Amino acid sequence: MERKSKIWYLENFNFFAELTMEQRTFIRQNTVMRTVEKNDPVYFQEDFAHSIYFLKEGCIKISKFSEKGQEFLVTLLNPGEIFGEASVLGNNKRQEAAIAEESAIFCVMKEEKMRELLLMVPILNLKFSQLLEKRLEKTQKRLEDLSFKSNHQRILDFIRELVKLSSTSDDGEIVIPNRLTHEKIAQLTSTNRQEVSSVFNYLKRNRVIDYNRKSIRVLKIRDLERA
Amino acid sequence: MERKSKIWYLENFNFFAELTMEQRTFIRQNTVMRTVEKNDPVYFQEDFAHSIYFLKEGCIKISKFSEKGQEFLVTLLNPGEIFGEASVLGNNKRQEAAIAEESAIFCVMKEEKMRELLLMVPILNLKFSQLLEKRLEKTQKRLEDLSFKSNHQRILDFIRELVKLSSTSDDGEIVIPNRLTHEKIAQLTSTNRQEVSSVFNYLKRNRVIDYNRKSIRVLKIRDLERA
DNA sequence: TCGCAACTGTCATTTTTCTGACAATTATTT
DNA sequence: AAATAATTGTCAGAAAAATGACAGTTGCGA
Repeated sequence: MERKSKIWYLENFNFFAELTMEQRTFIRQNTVMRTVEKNDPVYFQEDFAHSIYFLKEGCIKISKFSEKGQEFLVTLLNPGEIFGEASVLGNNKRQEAAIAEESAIFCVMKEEKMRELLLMVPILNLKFSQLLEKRLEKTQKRLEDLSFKSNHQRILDFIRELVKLSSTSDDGEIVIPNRLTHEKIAQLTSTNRQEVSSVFNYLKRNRVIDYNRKSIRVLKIRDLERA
Repeated sequence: MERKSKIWYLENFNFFAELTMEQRTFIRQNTVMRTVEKNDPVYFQEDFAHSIYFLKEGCIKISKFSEKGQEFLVTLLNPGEIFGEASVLGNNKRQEAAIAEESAIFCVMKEEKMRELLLMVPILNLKFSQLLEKRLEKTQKRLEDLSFKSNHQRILDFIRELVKLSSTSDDGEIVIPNRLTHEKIAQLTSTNRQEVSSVFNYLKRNRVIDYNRKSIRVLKIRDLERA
């Protein structure tokens, strides 16, 4: 993983775009940078919630565990994303766990400092609300899909989404690197690994995609879109 | 339905508590009151989104419709609740429909006025974020439950929640009036009316509850809690 | 009060989803 | 390079959920 300074990361964090020098200084003075190795926890469920986090590099997994110990994978976060924001809004216990899916670099800010900043910069507060609204919509969509679509369909949708997010050109062959395991895809779609496997092979048989453990190659994007 | 003045409603709206006179005046000057009859729409999916709404009396249903016309019941809103807030955050098309489940009274504010207000009163903006966070948590919970719990269990949970929300005393007999139909409960728990019916009868057979079409009577609250 | 529409109870059937098993393949560690 | 661990492919059986049918009940408006 590339190593850069805290300043560099903060300057390039989209959430903090368009702030004054003074505001940037406030942020610099009130954040610390931290790194975690793969599988290290950032926080656990039920922990006291003191801080908000800005992910710079790597991948953080947000999960909730039921009483029976079953894991619900909420999301996998990528650089530029924010987590632990509930603390800023008066939630003093973590409702979920944050664990490094891959080794990661992030900045940490105390919740009261973040609140101070939001009250100081109203436009940032609005941006913060926007962020929450986006998450709400995404969660809402997932809930609807779970209600109305079959396992098979949700897995197909997931693959489509993967392709949409990682392809630049519109046609020709698209290769998606760094594939998630079937197990992870199953968790993200609320299905099971066997069915994920079966959908992948269904697409392979129909020559819509080809894949190995490292990547997915989309052969016929049109066919995938209406599969 | 009791009829009161716009001022009366606004003064008693929790979201607007603790504002200055000046701010209250701003709100008064930038809201209009509206009433709708049962089954009237406030807005439809895909409509342009101009306004935010503050529900005063009655009940508003928030639903999303799939391409196939299937309805997903997001929530039933009660007095004191806010809806259509996505418009304030730059969403210019409604992602969902708002329809009067019962005849209702609400106040309407233009989205740009609401944004103006939020920028003017930072503490209100924070409250707004809090509201979104609460909804996110609720939706998240529903998603988890759908992933991990059986239909039977979710229906039981729903009944428990009903009881919890409408009972003041902790023991003795509790009566819950204005029962939802089995169909509505099925929609809210992502199950089907037959199974709702079956759970109700299961509880009735075990003398945990008794019910008719108007109310539910909880006979053994303890048994319900660990049913 | 009658009749209709909405709601409820129940069952049988079909469809979907879950689960365990096990072999085969690939990646990682020693 | 061998051993070990993780991942994938496939299947069969079990469990859960969805659906359609239909009779019975209740509430409401004409």
